Amino acid sequence: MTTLNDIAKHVGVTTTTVSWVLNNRQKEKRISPSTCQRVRQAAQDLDYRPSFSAQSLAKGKTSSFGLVCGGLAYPFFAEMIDFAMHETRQRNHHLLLAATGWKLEAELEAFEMLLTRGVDGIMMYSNAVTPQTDQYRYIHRQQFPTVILGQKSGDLPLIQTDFMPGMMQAVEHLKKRGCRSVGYVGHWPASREKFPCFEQACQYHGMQASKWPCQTPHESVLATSREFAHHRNRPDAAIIIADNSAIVFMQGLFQEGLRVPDDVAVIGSDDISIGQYINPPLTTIARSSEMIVTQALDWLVEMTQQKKLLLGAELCVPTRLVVRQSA
Amino acid sequence: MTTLNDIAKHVGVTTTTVSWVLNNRQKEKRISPSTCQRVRQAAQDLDYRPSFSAQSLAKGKTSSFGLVCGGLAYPFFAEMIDFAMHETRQRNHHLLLAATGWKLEAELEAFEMLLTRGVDGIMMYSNAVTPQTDQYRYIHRQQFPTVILGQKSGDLPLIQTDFMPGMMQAVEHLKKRGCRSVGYVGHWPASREKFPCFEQACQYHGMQASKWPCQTPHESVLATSREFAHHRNRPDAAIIIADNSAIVFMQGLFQEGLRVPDDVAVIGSDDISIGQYINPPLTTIARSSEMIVTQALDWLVEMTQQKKLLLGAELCVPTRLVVRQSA
DNA sequence: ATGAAAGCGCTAACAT
DNA sequence: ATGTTAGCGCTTTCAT
Repeated sequence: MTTLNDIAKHVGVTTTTVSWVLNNRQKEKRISPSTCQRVRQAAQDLDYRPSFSAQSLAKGKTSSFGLVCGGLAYPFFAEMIDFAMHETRQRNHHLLLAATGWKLEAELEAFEMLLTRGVDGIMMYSNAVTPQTDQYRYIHRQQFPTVILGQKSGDLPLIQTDFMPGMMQAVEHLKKRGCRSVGYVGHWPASREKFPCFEQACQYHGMQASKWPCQTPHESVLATSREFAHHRNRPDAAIIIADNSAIVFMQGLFQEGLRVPDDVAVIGSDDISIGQYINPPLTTIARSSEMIVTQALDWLVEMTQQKKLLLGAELCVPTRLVVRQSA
Repeated sequence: MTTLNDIAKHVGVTTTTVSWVLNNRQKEKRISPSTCQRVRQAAQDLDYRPSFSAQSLAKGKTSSFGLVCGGLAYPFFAEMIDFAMHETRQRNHHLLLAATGWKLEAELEAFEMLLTRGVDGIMMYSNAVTPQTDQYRYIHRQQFPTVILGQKSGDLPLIQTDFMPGMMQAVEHLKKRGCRSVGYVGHWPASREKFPCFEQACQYHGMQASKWPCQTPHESVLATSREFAHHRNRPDAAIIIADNSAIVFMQGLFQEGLRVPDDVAVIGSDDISIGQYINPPLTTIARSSEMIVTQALDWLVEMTQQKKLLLGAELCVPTRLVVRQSA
C-alpha cells in the first residue's frame, strides 16, 4: 500500500508538501508547479489511494452521516434510502446504512456502531432512542447531531408524519363513495400513530370502524384478507397500513371472489411508485419521503456546523389522499 | 470525546491495559479482575466509544466490505441488498453501499471511494472494471479481494447469471400455450446478456422473435406497451426485462383493452416478491439473489484470509421459469 | 500482572 | 516555496 511518505521519498519532498498538493492547496501554500506535477505523477505511478482512516483520525471528522432504519425490503424505504444516498452525496457526505430488522435492541446497537465509526450525524428512523436510554443522554452531553424520524423523544430534533389529513380525506372519500364501514388492516407497533388517526377520522365522519390486525409478512396479510372477506359483517372498505400490504390484501380479496372497489374499496398508504401501475391502480394516502430526508439532512448539516443540537426542532410532514381506482 | 487515555488516567493504569480489558484479552494478558472491573466502570462512566478510524488505522483493516450497485429503487436490488447486509453482519463485517445510478463513471468512482475507505473487499454489481482500467490493474497488483457480479472481466472472480435455462423454459411454455410470436421488452445495455438468450431460445423453439426497446422509467415502458398493443403484427406474448417493468407493461395492455394472458401472455424476470400478489400473478424467470450474495461474500472472506485473489473463480447462477397466471 | 514505546497514514501549526 | 514537529486514538511488541 502506497502512502504519502512513499510519494514524498520518491519525489524528494516531505509528506506535508505532498499532502498539500494532493489536497489542491498549491495556490494557498505556494507550491511550485513543477513540484505539483512531479507529485501528481508519482501518486499516479505508485497507485496511491488516500487512507480514509488516517484522514479522519487526523481531521477529527468523517464526512459521513448514518441512517438507521428497519430494512430495505419495503419499497417506500428503498426509495427513501435511494433518495437519501443521492442527497447525502450532494452535501459532500457519504451515507452509512444500518438495517435493523425493526428490532429495538438492534436499533440501539446500530446507533452505537455508527457512533463508533465516527459519523458526523445520525438519522434514526426508529423510536428506540427514548429519554431513558444511554444514547439519549450521550446525544445531549456531546451535542451529537441527531434527527429522529418517528415519534417525539424529549427535545431531540424530530421529523414526524401527520397522518391526520390523509386519513380524513380517505374516510371522507369512502363516505362519498357510499361506504358505511371501514376496516383498518395493519401490524403493531407500526400502527401506533396511524391507527388513532384512523379512529378519529371515522368518528368525525360517522363511519363505522373496525380493526384487522395482521403481521408484516405477506402470508399474514393474505390470511387477514380472507378472514375479512368471509366475515359476516364485512366492511365495505379497507385502509391498509402500507401499499405493499394493500396489494397483497387486494389479491386475497380477488381470490375470494370479491371485486375492488365494487365489493370492497381499498386504500393503501405511502404511495410507492408501482402502486399506480397495478390493477386496479391503488388509491393511497401519500407522504413525501423527499421532504423527510431533505429536512433531516439540512438539520444535520446545520448542527454539525454549529456544533450544537437544534433542540426542540420539529417538522410535521403532511399526508394527502391520492385517488386512483381501488377506492 | 473520551479516549482510552482518559480512561487510563482515570483508573491509574496505562492505555495498553485499558485496551486489553476492553478487547477482552484479560485472560490471555492476565489482568487482575479488580483492574478489569474498574476499567469497565470508568468506560461506562465516561461514555467511552472506541474510535473506528484509530482502530482500523492501527490494525490495518476495517472489517467491512463494499457493494457497488446501480440503486435501490428496483425491488430485486433492494431485496438483494437487504439480504447482503444481513449476511455481511453474519460474517462479522459491515456493508458499505455505493449507489451509482448505473453510470459507468460513477461506478469506478464508487470503487475508488470504497478503496479509500479501506474496505477489505468489494462486490461490483457492474461491468465497469474492464481489463483496460486502472482499477483492474490495482486489483491484480494488490491482490485486492474483488468479486464481479456481472460479465466476465479478465480473470477476476465472477458471478454470472445464466439466463439461458429460464429463457428456454419461458419460450417453451409460451409455445405450449399456443403462442406463435413473442416480443422482448427491455432497455440497453442492461439487455446485453438477456437478449441473446432470448433470441437463441426463440430460434430453438421456432418462435417468431421481435425486439421492443424502451428506457428504464415506468413512463417509457408504458409508451412501449401501447406501441406494442397497437402494432399490426402484435406478438401474442411478451418477455420483459424486469418484473417491475412487466407490471407496468401489463397495465399498459389493460389500458388498451387487452387481456393478459388471453390476448398477450406476459413473462417477467427476477421474481420480485410482490409479483405473485398482483393481478394476474406474474409468471417470471426467477433467479436467486441469495446464491449470488452468499457466494460473493464467501469468496471475499476467503480472499481476505489467503491474501490473494481467487483468479478465474466462476459461478454461474441458473434461472428457472416460475409459472403463475400472466402466461 | 502491567508499562513503555513505537507506529499506523495523515493533517496542521509553526518554522525557515 | 518547502521543512519540522507534534499529534489524532488505538494496537502491539517487548520489557519488567
